[in-house]
Amino acid sequence: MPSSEISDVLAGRRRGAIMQGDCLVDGRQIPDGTVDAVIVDPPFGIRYRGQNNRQRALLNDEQPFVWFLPEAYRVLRPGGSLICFCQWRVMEDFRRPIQLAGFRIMNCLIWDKGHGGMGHTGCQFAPRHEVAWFAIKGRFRFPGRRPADVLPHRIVPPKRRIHSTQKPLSLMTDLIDSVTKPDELIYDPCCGSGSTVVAAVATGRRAIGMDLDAEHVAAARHRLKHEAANKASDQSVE
Amino acid sequence: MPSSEISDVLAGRRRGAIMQGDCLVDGRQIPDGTVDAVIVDPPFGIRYRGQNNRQRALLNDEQPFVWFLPEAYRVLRPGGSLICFCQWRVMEDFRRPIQLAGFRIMNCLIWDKGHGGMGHTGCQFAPRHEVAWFAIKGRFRFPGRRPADVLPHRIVPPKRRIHSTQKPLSLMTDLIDSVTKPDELIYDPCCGSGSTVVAAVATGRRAIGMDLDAEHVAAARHRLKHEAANKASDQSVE
DNA sequence: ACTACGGTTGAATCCTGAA
DNA sequence: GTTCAGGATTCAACCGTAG
Repeated sequence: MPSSEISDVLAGRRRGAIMQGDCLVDGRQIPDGTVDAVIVDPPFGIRYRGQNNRQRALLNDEQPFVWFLPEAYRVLRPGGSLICFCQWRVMEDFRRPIQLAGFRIMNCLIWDKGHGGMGHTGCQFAPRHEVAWFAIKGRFRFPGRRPADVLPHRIVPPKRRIHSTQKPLSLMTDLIDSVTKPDELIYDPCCGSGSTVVAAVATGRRAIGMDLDAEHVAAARHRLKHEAANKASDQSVE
Repeated sequence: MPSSEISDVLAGRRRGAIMQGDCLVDGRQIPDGTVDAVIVDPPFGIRYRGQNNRQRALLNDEQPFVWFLPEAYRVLRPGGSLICFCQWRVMEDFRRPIQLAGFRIMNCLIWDKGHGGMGHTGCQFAPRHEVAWFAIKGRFRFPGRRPADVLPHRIVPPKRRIHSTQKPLSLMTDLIDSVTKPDELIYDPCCGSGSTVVAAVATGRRAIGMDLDAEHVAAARHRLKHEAANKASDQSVE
């Protein structure tokens, strides 16, 4: 049974939709070549349980979740692009699958969070960045100015966070502005807190988000409803 | 025939030495466990010939040059560390060899150059960073404060550059301050323009540099002679 | 408008004990 | 044996509040 919200976004009658579902199954509702950018923060396969293991583990986080990639390639139009967040320990687990799905990898993007985290405090540099693969299907062109591959953006303050790995809106709007034009369609098959969809709607794009976790979907839908009108309010580091 | 300059640095009679030679052969002059940090920017195997292919190719740059790693491990003391510059396209070619040589990889460091370079201007984010593996032998501890894994430092302006892949002194002094104490010994088996040795001497460490390329060695020795006394003069981005 | 101070936090990691 | 859940540890940078 196709979701009418997804049909509405595809037809342009609606800006954003977030649905609970399995992107490998329910994502088939999205026709071939209709999406302009896939922007996703998939489970890294590190069994992350939040700071001090306070939250339950993410779903699908037992192994690097790469299986959405062929579907991402299918729904993208030629000239479309993929941004796939990663972590330095597992980035290689994603590189080959991205290529095998048909993409051409163009960049390793760096999200600079501005200050460090935990880890082995005595013998490890404080982790202050995350990485994202930028890959393209066919002949891609930036719609505007050429962006740089380091993106400085502050993390979301914990109290305003509804998800343990939530990306800041300013980071997402920055990326969305760089790779898409207004009214274009963005798809996030593992949308978590919904930052991609919220940022896409806030910048005048259309977006579809999907996630296995019903709780996260509920929170993301609430967020979309209330933050969609507001512009991204996070501050860039620069 | 052992170099007397290297003996002098090992004995503490001299602060820095740069010699022309093959680190796989001439590096054997350095005894086991005498070095506190190996800091190196090896040939990446990308047949780099400078911007616009203006310079001749680097020596040993036909394949990622990983063969110095067992020697690096041998000369390091337990608790010593390795910083090996890399590039995102080939970083995986270095990760396994670093581990196979006996090191434990602790970080992927990001050098943020502050502004972008060239590349495919229409479909690739402007490259603004380089990466470096940080790895340790045995039980390493930072001698001072815990540093972060993103290092913002401006590139050397092309006109002040004597080598096509020259690293800024401020970046090198930052790294050297983070992982070594004054008077400790640093070894760079592919020293190129000699930034590592110059920065080490400028921060009160001792250093040995080696390089195959006689022209680069001559330039680096000149640089060591004239810049050694001066402190690092480059500006950090922050 | 500042500075000073104390509490909070981080896609972390190690360890223990239960299932 | 194995896997999973929870507690302890860590420290530089951030936040909020007080002065």
